[in-house]
Amino acid sequence: MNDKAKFDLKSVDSILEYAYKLKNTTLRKICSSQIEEHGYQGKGNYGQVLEKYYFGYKPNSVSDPDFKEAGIELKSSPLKLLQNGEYRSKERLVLNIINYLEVHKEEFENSSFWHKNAHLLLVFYLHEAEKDFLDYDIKLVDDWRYPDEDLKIIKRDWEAIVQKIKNGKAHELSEGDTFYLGACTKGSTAAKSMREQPFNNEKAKQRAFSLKQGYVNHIISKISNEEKGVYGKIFNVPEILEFPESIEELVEANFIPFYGLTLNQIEKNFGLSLNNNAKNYFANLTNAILGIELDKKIEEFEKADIIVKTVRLQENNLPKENISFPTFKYTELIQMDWEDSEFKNILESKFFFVFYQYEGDDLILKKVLFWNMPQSDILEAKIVWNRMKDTITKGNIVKEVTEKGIRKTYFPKQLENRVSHVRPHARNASDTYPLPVADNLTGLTEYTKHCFWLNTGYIRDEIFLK
DNA sequence: GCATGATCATGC
DNA sequence: GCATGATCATGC
Repeated sequence: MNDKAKFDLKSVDSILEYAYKLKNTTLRKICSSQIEEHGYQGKGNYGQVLEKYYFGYKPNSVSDPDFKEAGIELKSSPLKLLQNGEYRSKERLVLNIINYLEVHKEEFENSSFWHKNAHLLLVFYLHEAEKDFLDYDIKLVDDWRYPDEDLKIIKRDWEAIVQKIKNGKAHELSEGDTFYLGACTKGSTAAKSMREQPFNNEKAKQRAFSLKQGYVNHIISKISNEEKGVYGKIFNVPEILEFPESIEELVEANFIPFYGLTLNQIEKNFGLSLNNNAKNYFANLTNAILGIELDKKIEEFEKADIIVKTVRLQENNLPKENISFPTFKYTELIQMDWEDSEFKNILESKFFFVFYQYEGDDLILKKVLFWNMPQSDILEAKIVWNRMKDTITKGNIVKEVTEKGIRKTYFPKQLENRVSHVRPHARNASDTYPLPVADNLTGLTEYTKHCFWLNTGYIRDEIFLK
């Protein structure tokens, strides 16, 4: 079959019409004859097979979109299925590699990023671990252009990334630097994937522009028309984004008038009388200050994968509590590499901290700030993660059991690391996950759920006081 | 007093 | 039933 006869390379509509036929089928079903004809050997990834055997084109030069004449770039990406039956993106969407040596000469509008990725043709398939990728079900196919309000933020993200390169800090780039468009690592961590940067002799990890997982989720809900009215926007007037301040400053400006006020005073200001014991009490206050309806999620934060943490400081500036993250499964942790671990993913996120501080019995709003962890501190947290993986792999878990039945563990302690430690996070001691290796001392084959925590001292010194 | 371990409470 | 934010209990 002549590949070129399948669709008109110059026509977006024709390409789309052909692409839509992928929906509700699999690569194996829809292009088995081509795969056989080409003698497919099980090599290549999803995107490569899709390009070569379904669309039947040879890759263009790397700087042009895949369908050059139509100006549209093909991207395939995995979905995961939630417990509630909804689909979410399994990961970030990786776009073109950042060429450190060239990108600093570009403006956004004529940039290689925008030239290649302004118009995307997206193919979302359901990733199922037990299946060959040829058998993944294709769930969603559509094209994507960025709405103006998103594009304004993406342009700022692009500029922030490029500015960091201009400042000679390509080696300090982090996904947490930006909102929708990130600079994610790409390729191995080995020395061979280190790249030169133009304004510093230090080599930097190879990185690519990418759409944050949260932004991809937004795309998915848009193209599947499943967006429900659960989101409220901070920036209801897109014009505000023309202002010279950063997004961070624009968000922070909402909170500054309330610095120094007690919880009650802030509530009163908005005519609210909230339940102080409600689990979402602080989230409600944040929404009120940002002008968002109380029961809604903050659209911009969701799209940017921002982790919001409220911290209550004692009068000596030390947080009352450490900060917890979701529990990990022991069996999964030992199979992971640091590079694709959930903990690293979390630490590379952008955080929004809301600090309250006790003055006597009153809690007052102290300050808010966006923050992401410096690379050097992420490497310190990596030590904790590695130690955790090591103790579980060896079944070296319980050190002793006290008279009252409390188990002392070999897990990484707060005093052993400046950044992070591991502590229980469970309903009670019998709320457990299975262990891959039975504990040497007790023979236990499951253990109380634990998670990684950020140390209070670290929060005070490196986040609040910085 | 603080680090470590254990558990509670809310909301979906 | 479970995730998550919050808090309590133990022991040095």
